[in-house]
Amino acid sequence: MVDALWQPPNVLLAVDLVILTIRQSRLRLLLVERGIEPYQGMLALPGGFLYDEHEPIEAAACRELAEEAGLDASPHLEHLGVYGDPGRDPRGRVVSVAFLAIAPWLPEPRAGTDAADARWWPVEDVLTPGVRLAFDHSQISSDGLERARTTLEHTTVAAAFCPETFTLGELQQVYEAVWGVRLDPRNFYRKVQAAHGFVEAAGPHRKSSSGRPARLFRRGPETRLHPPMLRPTRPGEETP
Amino acid sequence: MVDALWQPPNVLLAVDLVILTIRQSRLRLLLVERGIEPYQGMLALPGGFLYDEHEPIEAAACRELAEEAGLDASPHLEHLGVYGDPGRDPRGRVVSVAFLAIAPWLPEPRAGTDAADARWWPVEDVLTPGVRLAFDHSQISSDGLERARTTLEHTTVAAAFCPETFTLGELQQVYEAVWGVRLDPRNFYRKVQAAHGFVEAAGPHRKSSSGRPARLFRRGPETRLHPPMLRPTRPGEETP
DNA sequence: GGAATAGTGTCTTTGAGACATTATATC
DNA sequence: GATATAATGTCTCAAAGACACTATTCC
Repeated sequence: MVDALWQPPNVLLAVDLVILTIRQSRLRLLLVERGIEPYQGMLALPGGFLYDEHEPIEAAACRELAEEAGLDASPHLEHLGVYGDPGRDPRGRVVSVAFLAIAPWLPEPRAGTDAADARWWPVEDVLTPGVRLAFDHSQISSDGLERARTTLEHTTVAAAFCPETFTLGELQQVYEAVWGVRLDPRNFYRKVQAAHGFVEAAGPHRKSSSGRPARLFRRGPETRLHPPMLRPTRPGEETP
Repeated sequence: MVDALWQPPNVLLAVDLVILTIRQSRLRLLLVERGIEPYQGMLALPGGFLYDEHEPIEAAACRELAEEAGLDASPHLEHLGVYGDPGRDPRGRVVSVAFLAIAPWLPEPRAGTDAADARWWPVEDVLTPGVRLAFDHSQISSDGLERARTTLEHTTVAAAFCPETFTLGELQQVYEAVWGVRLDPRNFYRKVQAAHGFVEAAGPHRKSSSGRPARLFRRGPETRLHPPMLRPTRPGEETP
């Protein structure tokens, strides 16, 4: 299989980012409209090639996060997977490392270098069988969404969707938006309190509209949840 | 950041395999002794470069599995992560895609092209702070072991460590070897039976040494476990 | 019979889900 | 007052862990 003349092939390395946030109680995904070929005019994930031979992969992801989402302080950046099928990019053999970013309120994205336009899309509008994204980005986005859903079960990143201080009702909206379900506020309240180090009290109270004012909380010291916050209908994952 | 003359850098793509099996009730990892520079003479994970520009990454992993472990029928091959820090390989910018393979009894590995020797090492002998592997393979191996531990909780791959038919005692040894704990046979028995589609009865009975003969089972149709088989001391993951 | 392993049953605790009830704000 | 949301409590069920007990083999 290997002889003295054989040389391993070169590939191009790219990073793609699944960046999720919540606006108007809906889970939203950042997509750019591609300004250049290939797939010009189609929606795609923010991303790009490694800048040079010495740039770490995570650094490239942070750079793209800043360039295309205008987000400097990297919030939560999680390795998602590798997408390297030959033929996924007509420019040659491009292997993409995908990352998942979860962020609270974000500024309106500005169009990046290769992007004609960048917008927050509700995931239910864009991750449906009818909508096609550039490259294999529909697959990457679906994988990122699924990863976010399980990450919310076992880690405290849900609070990363929220501002500095938040109410448990707001935190519940995060879970409801990402999981796409309705939760019982009473059980949710109890479970969050039972999870050690998830949230801690902050300031007295506060409230916007009607109803009793809610306590304010901030992120706790823990990063993993004990016990986990499991999604409902867990056993129904089968497809009989 | 990008001008008309800029070109993305080329990188070399490699695959590395964390291949686990169980022999003599101990969890073992396949390591090769490197026959060429860099890191000549040190222990390393099986792996190698992409063969050509058109080889899919998973195909390269299967090829290395066959070449270096002598294993043709790919058992369970799971994407583990990407390791691409600049400087991890003195030959240049090498980005490695790591896979986790879990296999039942395997033939004695034969030395591969770049490998002077290949052996099954007990993980507790080789994944300790005192032992150094080539490249960042200690890190990759640790990540693979941790992945295997959580995979056993939620999927039925533990049966992939076992031969065609097996007893629940043998299956329990798999869990004990991978998790590094002792389990209660009675509770284990009940939980495996309760997990729908994990195992199904096969043949009448059988037994080797002393004691009552055990029933034989084979792998069931399910691939995910409902409910999961959670490790003990789960809440003790904290380090206070 | 003794030792060893296989298989079954029982009890207790813990956490999840359903849902009643009280508390505090706006209108 | 009505209404809406916040916070707490109660009940039931499912699953995990501890462990007693019976069953079947080899010695």
